[in-house]
Amino acid sequence: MNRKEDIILKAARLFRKKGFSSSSMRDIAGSVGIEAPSLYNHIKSKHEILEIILLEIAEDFTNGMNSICESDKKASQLLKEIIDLHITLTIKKTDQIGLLTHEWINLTGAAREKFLKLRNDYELNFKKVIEKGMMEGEFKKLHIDLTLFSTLSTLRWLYAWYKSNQDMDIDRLRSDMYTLLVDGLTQGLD
Amino acid sequence: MNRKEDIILKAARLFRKKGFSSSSMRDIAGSVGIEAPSLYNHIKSKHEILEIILLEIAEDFTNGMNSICESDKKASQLLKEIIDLHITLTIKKTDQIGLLTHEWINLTGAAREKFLKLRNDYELNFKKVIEKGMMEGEFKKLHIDLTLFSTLSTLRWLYAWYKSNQDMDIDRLRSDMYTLLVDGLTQGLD
DNA sequence: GTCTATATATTGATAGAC
DNA sequence: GTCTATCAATATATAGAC
Repeated sequence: MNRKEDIILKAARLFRKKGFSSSSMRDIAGSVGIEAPSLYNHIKSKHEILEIILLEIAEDFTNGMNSICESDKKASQLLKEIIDLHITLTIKKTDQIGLLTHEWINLTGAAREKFLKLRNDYELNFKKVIEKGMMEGEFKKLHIDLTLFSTLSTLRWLYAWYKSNQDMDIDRLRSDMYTLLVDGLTQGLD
Repeated sequence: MNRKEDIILKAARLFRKKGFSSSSMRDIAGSVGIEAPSLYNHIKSKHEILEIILLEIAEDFTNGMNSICESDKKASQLLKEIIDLHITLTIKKTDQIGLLTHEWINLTGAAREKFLKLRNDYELNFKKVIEKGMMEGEFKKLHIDLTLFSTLSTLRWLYAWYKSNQDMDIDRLRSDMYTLLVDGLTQGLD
């Protein structure tokens, strides 16, 4: 790992813990083990660090979602694969995901637009899966946006839960998430 | 509404939109319609504003939860009443609730401790309801903390959804939330 | 209770020596 | 590539006139 990657990683941890605006360049430099001005040999600005972190993880989600949507499996299976995607990325990039939900408000200009477009595309694809399940009679017919929002909330907050439960068996986690997020939609249908 | 209440309200909206650290005293004063130094005739500091907002809404939740837990209804009914509590407070105090999940990281000292104790007590009471449901055979036996976390995630993010869907019929909202959060736990039991 | 003027600290970022 | 020294902007907060 080179210095730039280390800066990005240490900054992500700091941003998650104290927030982007409350973390100073001196804080970041300190946790890397150098002085603040030295950071500028590797990155252009504090905002650029946030942009790199958020766009990378947003693209991870978009790429994963696109792979899933290529197939024509039934909706409950697609939903399970989306859950798997969130679990996998949560484990691999816990700090970065912790910034996804809130720190994007600190993005400006083109980076902000790009991030919001990636997020919106992701949500649209997710929505299509839920609509498909409801249309084909596999899911209960609920308010689509509310169902999307409810499912996404749990998946997005998985990182917070995972932080303090890193010892949990991943297969058990996956299985329980299926029950919580899929069975509620599929079981008890008339 | 007196000036102090107005300051708190305008600050809550600003903090939700831009974050606590990115909102300056000048910003707050501007949205109230006065100059920054005039704020200090009504509040002690910027941190005090955040403390007032967060402790008030945290106590709203604690009081509501305590009322619910006094009765000895079955767990699914208690869970529905907790959902009602979240819906009611979300509608009444959308901005303040938007700060609950993240901006508490800006609290320090005694206020931070008090807030975290209120939040922890709330979660413990919530957990007891879920445990009760699982013990009495009404809920599926899943990982208790994961179930708590999943349910709370949806309830905590309701405010974000509500912001852009204020026209939705509240009875429909309530009914769909029951289906999403309660039926998944109760239906399909062997 | 509100204002203008200002104190003091901290911020992101740059210049230039090594 | 890292450092020390420093700049310009902005932050929270206070003093004191009205």
